[in-house]
Amino acid sequence: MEEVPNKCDCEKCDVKEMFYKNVEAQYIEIVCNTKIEKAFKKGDMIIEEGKPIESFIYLKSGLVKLYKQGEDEKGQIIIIAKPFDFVNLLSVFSDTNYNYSVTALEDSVTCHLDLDHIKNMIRTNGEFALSVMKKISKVSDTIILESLTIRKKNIHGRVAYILLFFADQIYEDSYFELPLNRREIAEFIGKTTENVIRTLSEFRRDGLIKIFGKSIEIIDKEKLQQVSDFG
Amino acid sequence: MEEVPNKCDCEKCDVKEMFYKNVEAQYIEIVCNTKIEKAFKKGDMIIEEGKPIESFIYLKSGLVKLYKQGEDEKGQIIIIAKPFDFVNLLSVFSDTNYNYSVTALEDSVTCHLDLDHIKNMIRTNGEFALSVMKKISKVSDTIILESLTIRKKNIHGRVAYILLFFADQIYEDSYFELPLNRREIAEFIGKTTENVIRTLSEFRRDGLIKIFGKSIEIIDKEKLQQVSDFG
DNA sequence: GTCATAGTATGATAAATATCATAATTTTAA
DNA sequence: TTAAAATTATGATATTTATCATACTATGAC
Repeated sequence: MEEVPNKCDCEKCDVKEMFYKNVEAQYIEIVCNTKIEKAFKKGDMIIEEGKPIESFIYLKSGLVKLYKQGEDEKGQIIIIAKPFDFVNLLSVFSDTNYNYSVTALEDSVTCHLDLDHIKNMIRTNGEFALSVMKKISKVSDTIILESLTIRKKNIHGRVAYILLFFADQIYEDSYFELPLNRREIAEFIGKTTENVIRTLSEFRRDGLIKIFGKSIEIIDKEKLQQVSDFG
Repeated sequence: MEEVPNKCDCEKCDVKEMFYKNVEAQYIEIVCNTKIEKAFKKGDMIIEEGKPIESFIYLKSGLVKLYKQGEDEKGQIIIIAKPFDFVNLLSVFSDTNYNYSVTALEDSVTCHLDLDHIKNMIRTNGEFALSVMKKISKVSDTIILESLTIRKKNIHGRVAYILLFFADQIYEDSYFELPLNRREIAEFIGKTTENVIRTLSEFRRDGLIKIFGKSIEIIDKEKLQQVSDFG
C-alpha cells in the first residue's frame, strides 16, 4: 500500500458531487486537505474485520471484495464493489468496528476521508445528509436484493448469474478476466469450489462459454441468461 | 385495518427519542399532528411490493415479516421485525417504490409519519439526521449479517437457529407460539416445508424441543444451541 | 355440525450438492 | 530454474436436500 499525493480531482466521485451540490467551498477545502489516498496492489487487504472504523473510505479505481472470514474454514463474499460504490458504508454509522474485511481484487486506489469531518458535514448540511442516506440505503438494498436473487437459484443459475454479473455490470464485455478464483466464486455464491469448476466445465461443453484459465468468453449470452433466470 | 386516535405517546419510540434529543418542540408538534396510527390484524398486509413509498412507517406493537413474493411460487422472508425496529427503512431514501412486502404476523400497530416532514427534519437537523442514519445502518447490517449466518448452516442448524431466534430475541421465553407456519419458516431459512417439518420432528424425537401445534417448548437449550452453532 | 381447504406429518425416491481422491496445470517462492 | 504450493480439473461416492405421494389434523365457511 502506498500513499498518493493529495488532490481532489476524482472526476466522477459521488462524494465530491454531493459536496459540490450541497456543501460550501470552505468545507470542501477542509475535507480535501485531510483526505488521504491510498494505492493497493491486487490481493492487498484494505479493511480488516474487527479493526476500528476510523474513516469514510471510498473506492476511486480498481475492484474490491467485501467478505466475512469464517472462523476456521472458508469465507463468505458479501459483495464485489467497483469504483464509485462506497466501500465502507455498511457499519460506518452504526458500529465502531468493522464486521467484514475488504481486499483488492485488482490494483485499487481508495480515498479516505476523516469520519468526524463527514459527520460534521452531515450535522451541518441537510442536503448532504440526505445524499449520504440515499447512498447507504441504495447500497444496502442492492446487497440484500442481490443476495435474495442468488439464494433462490441452483448452482447452474448461480454460476450463470455471476458470469453475467461480471460481463454486464463490471467489465461490460463478453470477454473478461475473472477477478476471482474458483474458490472465491464459490464463496460468493455459497457452493463448493469443485461444483463451481464442474459447472463452468459444463457451460464450456455446452458451448455457452469459452475458458482460458482465468479468462472467460461468453459465447451464447442468451442461453446463459436463460440458465441464470430459470436455474 | 383501523385508524387509531392520534397521540404521540409511544413510550419507547425510538423516533420520538430522536426527536426529543435533537428536534425543537415545534417540529415534534408538526410531526405529531400529521402522524397516523394504524392497527392491523394478524395476516393483514401492511406494505405491498411495488406500491409507492409515501410515508415513514414505524412498528409500535406487534410483529411483522418483510418478504419478497416470488413470481409464481413461494416467497422469501427477509426479516422478522419487532416493535421499535423500523419497518420501512430499506428503500425509503433510495427508491420510490417498495421492493418487498410487509405483513402482520401478530396484531400490530404502526405509526405513519409523513416522509417529506422527516426529510425536512433531516435537512434542518443534523443530529436527527445522524440518528436516522445510525438506525438505517444498524438495520441493514443486521439483515446482511443474519442472512450470512443462516446461509452457512445446514438445515438442522438453520431450524435450531430460528427456534433460538424466537426464544431469545422475540419472546424471551423457552415456551412460545410460533408466529410463522412451517412454510413460512421454510421461506425464512431457504429450505423446503417438508424438511422443516421433518427437522422439527427430529428435534422432538431427540428431546430438544416439545411441539404442541404452533407452540414450541425448548427443552434442551444447550444442545439446540450446539446444533445451531455447528450445524 | 359438515365439508372444503390449508397445514402438519411421514415415507419413499429422485435429484442436487458435498466430500473424497487423484491428477494436471499454473503460480509462487527459494 | 526448479521445487513447492496453490489452483484447476474430473471421477467416484456419500450425503443432503428436494420432490412426490399419501395421510392425518386443524381451521374456517356455510
